[in-house]
Amino acid sequence: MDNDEPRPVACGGSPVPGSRSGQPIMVVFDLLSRRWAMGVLWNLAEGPRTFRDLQARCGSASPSVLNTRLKELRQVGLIEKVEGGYALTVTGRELFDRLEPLGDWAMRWVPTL
Amino acid sequence: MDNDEPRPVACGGSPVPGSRSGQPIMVVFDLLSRRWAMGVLWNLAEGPRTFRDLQARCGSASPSVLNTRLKELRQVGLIEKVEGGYALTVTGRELFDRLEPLGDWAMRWVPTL
DNA sequence: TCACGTTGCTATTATTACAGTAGCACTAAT
DNA sequence: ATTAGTGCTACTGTAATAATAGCAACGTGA
Repeated sequence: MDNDEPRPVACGGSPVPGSRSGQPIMVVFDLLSRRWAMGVLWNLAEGPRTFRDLQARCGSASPSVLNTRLKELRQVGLIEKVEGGYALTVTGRELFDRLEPLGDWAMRWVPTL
Repeated sequence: MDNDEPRPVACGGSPVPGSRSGQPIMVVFDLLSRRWAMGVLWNLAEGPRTFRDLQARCGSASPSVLNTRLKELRQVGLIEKVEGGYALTVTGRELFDRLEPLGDWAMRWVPTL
């Protein structure tokens, strides 16, 4: 089986000593570091997309993983189902806005690798 | 064994149809979505840190994973070894600067979960 | 000089996430 | 009635990570 129950986002626990106030950013990092999480947000930025469309854009991510990710992202309210597939919520777009600057930077940096 | 040879960052291949010019951001997402990659960058932002210090700040990440991540991040020139541990490179700081806005957003969003 | 702590790791096993592939139930059009 | 598209689920194998133990090198102080 392909455990597609979305596991909870890390929360609670003791504050990371030192780093700012510590916690919240780590919760976000935990969520975003799951495979294709950021890719999904990125690809939804231009508008709603169907499951299979997303799949194609995400390097042919396997449907089980993609589905798990979609469930997780819906559960935390970053994306939602709409007619015609999936779309960013208002909150999701807020997050995307903070992800977007990475795009320009990536275009300058990646070629130097 | 704990395969600690850093695997290559996804590169080359055909452009993702549609999404911007497609590729580079996905390479960055691939790199950043490895466990603790963003956490390491975040924790190095305030200055150099030792291996064990990083380990403690990254939720007690296992040394094998942390070491793998450090190798990978060094290989792509985002961090470097300095006296007293590891530190961001100039490029690494550029990336961090684009990650930082997530911190403020996280502090507002995470409590709503 | 010899314990003693600290640092940067390596090694090992067990668990979990993910990739890859096949295929099913549903809808709508032909 | 067949066909094509969609949103998935199921299954198997592989790769990544967690968890833990421990070692070699260095510095400090007694």
